[in-house]
Amino acid sequence: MVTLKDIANLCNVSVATVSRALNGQSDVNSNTAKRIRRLAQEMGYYPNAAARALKTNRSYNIGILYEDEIHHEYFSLLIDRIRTTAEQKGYDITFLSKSKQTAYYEHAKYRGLDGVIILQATFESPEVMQLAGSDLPCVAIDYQYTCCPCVISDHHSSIDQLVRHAYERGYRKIAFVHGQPGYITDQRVNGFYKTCCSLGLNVPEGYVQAAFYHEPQSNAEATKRLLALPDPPSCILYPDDYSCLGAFTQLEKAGLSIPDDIGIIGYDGIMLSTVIRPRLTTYKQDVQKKGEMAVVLLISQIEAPGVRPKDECVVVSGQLVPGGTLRPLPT
Amino acid sequence: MVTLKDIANLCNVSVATVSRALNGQSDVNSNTAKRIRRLAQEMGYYPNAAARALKTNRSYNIGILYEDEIHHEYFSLLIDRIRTTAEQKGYDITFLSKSKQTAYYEHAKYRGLDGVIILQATFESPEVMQLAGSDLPCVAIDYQYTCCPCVISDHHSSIDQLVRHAYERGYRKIAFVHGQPGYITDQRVNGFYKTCCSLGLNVPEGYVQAAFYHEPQSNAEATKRLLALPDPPSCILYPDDYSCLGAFTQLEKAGLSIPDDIGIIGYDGIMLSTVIRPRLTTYKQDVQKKGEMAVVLLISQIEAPGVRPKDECVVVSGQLVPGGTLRPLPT
DNA sequence: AAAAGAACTGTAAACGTTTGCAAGTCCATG
DNA sequence: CATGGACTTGCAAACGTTTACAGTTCTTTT
Repeated sequence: MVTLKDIANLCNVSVATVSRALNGQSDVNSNTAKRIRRLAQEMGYYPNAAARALKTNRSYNIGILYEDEIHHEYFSLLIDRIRTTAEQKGYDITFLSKSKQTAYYEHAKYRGLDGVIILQATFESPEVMQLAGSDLPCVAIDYQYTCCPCVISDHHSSIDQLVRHAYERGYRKIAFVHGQPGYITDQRVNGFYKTCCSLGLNVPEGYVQAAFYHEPQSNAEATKRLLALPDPPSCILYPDDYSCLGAFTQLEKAGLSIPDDIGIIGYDGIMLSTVIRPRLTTYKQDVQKKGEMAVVLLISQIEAPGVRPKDECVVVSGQLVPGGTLRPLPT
Repeated sequence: MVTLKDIANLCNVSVATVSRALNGQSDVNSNTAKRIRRLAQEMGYYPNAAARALKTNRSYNIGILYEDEIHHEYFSLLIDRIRTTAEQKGYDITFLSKSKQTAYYEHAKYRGLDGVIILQATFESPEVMQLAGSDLPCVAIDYQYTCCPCVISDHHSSIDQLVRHAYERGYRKIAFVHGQPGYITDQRVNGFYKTCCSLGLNVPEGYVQAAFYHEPQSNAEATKRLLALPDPPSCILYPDDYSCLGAFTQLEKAGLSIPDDIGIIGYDGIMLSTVIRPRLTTYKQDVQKKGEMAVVLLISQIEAPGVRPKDECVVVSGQLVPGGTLRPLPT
């Protein structure tokens, strides 16, 4: 391994000078600097992250908290985006885990992480709250803490748009199947009721059904329950695109045709929604932006602590993607 | 931050003793050790990974090389499994990237990674080969280097099983759509020809078509080309489950019904294959095992260098999953 | 009772950086 | 020609560990 010392010896300068030259400090003669940099290059020098971190208390490494083992394309995309954005800014990504012995916070401290993005977790659990409320810079995605900034989707408005979209296309009996309770679900359910109300739509008992995210089976069952109602809906919103697969099979079994007998609406706008037939009407989240914003928010906290308010909340809007699972606009 | 020194002061012992006690070394009085450990616990001590890595040259951190931005459930699952297995063994996972400035190898060295799992990459590119051939412990997944161990699926035998499975169900005109060229594809195509040959099946010109992995569109086009042949196939194997979605729409457009007019076969056995109707006949890879083996192979290299041969190759078998996209066995 | 070993603990160097401080050289200013 | 500043460089300490070596005490062996 080539160290600063080796370069210093060959250049007949001190380690300090080499360090300064390689870090682009201005207070070193430009010729010397050039010579040092050239030699470093030739010798195949690269710094030692551990030594640097030890000395500076900065690791240029950020953690991702991701608890579940659900394999949602949305999360893959998000992680990927976070990774590439972070890399561009000179940071690496390490997964943050909670082993039996160490809590998240300790683990992050142990690794010397500069900050953590809380991507997917039981947000209200003690370990996660400890982390979010700690001195470590954090950013939450799709959950709102008072103690750290967050990036959230426009859950409220997106549902509003979807419901109105269905309404314009003549659907009046609109039902909503939601995922497991939590911040996101609450937002969406609220949005649903509010919009129905403002459109003068009645939401009969049983029109709001519980299922799980990313699980066609439970959504198929919710669909079954909806169809068994005395006055079944003519349009159903689902928690995500993938879950619509359960709806498709269930509706087919019931002999209902999409979109004439019943309209269905997904959420997320993952690739799947564009390749199934009919193409799914859905709401495409701007995953790219969410990932980028999370990184930006985190790094700005890391590099300029105190500049941003702890409760800053960036709302990232998505876009309604019309598909073939709703009737076209009446002419 | 609590350091060894702090504990040493409070316990009236030297830093060395504290270090030994906390590392469970035997040569420290058990009472002293107990006292030290208790106090360390109370004070909320956790070691400093950077300092430790600097001194020992071990980071307990392994890298994952993952170039593409394709979001395949298979890769999510694999990464997840690698992560959990590694964590169990006390290692963390960091993504390895290649920025403009540093190659993979340098990046890995810079971060002091103990080893790297090459998950998805342009295996033959100079940067990746440099890494694989270096002093750094590496394990490749689904590619065979001579310079580092690997974990691969039974691509050859799986295709054999699938073709025979179709054959038994009366299909005789079997075609194969494959993904982009490379190690995996080569293995599978070889397997296909070999099995057809041994079954006495003719493989007419055009029965082997090129498409891309995880891309319904190109697979739809390949399907179209197959159907336009003078003697079109009665059964088609696709590169993966997801790509079959393209086949479904294309076949529907052509007015062919599955599985009576035409049989189709996927690959991977991701969740999708179980929720589409008809349920897909496919080959389920043992992702769990692949992930685990990769970690095991890597860690054994890290912890006992030279014990395993550099060209060790673990083949992980999957399992054929019969579905409804092939006719049942003739009675 | 002396010698030898076992058990325990401390000293100090080392890992590769960064950085505050001081010192040196050189040039322009007065 | 003395003074002061700009520019460049080196010295040395520090970051938090681990570990070889040596020293001390205590027990066992002869």
